[in-house]
Amino acid sequence: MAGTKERILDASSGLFARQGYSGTGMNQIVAEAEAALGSIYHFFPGGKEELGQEAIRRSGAFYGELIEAAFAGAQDVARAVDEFFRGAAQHLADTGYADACPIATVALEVASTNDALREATASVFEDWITKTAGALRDAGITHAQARHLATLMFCLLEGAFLLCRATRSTAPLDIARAHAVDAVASALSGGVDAGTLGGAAG
Amino acid sequence: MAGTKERILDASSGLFARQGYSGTGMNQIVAEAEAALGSIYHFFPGGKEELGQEAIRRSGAFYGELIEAAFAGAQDVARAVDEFFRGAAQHLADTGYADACPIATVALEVASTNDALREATASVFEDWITKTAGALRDAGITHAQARHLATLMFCLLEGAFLLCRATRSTAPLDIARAHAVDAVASALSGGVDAGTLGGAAG
DNA sequence: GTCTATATCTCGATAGAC
DNA sequence: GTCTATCGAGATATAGAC
Repeated sequence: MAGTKERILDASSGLFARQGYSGTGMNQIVAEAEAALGSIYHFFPGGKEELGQEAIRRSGAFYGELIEAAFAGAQDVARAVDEFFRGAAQHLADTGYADACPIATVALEVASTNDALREATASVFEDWITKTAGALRDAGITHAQARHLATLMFCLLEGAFLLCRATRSTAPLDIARAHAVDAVASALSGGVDAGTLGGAAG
Repeated sequence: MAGTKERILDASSGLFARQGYSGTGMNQIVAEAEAALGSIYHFFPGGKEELGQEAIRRSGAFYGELIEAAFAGAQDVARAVDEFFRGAAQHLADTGYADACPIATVALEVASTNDALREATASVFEDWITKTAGALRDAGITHAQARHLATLMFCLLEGAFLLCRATRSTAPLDIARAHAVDAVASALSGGVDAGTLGGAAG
């Protein structure tokens, strides 16, 4: 059986992801975690903000492992990216367009209202990008280009998540996937990736 | 002088964009709008939800005009996309990473909690994509590819907005811009856009 | 460590004078 | 159409028994 602190963190992470930080109450968290209200303040003396920070970190670590696992078991990184996006789309549809990015909603909510939480979300995004860039480097892509491609991949993924959840369609994710896969594939083939051109039209 | 209803809508749109729907209270709205609490319920009998719907529609229409203006005054669409992304990055930095997409935060908050508001955000995204696709078609890109490219552009823009606001850097937006511009440019040059390949690696 | 009761505050919303 | 007073519910947080 899981400990009370873990149940609280699991419930918090899920509720924050689906309803946001402001939209989730402490009473709702303890109800879903099957814990007492006092237990939250026992484990998280800093209250909701401390719980929010830990939930963001936990969600970030969990999703970061997903990212690493996606690249660890794949023969080539382009295929890994393809399957990662396909899996995300499948999971999104399976959960009624509820489960996409575990921290995106909170990240936007707190970006201009709570700097401690904002920094927590920034650290998670940096970690995901660093992990992804590492996998791309392992596949032979240069350091700068790998970081570039990893950032591009999360722009595509996060933007597609937003459009998919709002419109209740996986079409944006399909489009984002194709573009992400192609960008990685063309970097692997040695060609200059379009993204490195910078202000091509300016 | 602006009417009370307009002041309430303007204040609501700005606060919802920066703090989210749940994070913004009616008292805060009337304070910023310099109106009386009763005036909100006079103009919006449906309460916060009706106000939220109208604020989303208003923000969507305003940003939609920005999109149309970006394409209307440009010689070529690739350059228009380039300047649009550059302008968004400049505005983001100028506002201390507060003003990005006017409805993204609310869209994620309500995607799984309030279907009426979710549909309002979906309509806005559809409108933006339709307007953008229209401009791309006017430049000679086929109907299907234009819709495809427009969706890609908003995946890139929205994802970059999220990463930029969280990390307080315009780097993701610069990367997203380069890829958006390149995708449009390669579609214009007649080549098959990478995005149309679908599951290239699958 | 867990639980309940409760304090304090703010929320969305309403009533009714003006 | 505007304003104030206020309602009931829910918010976060605390106290203290067990």
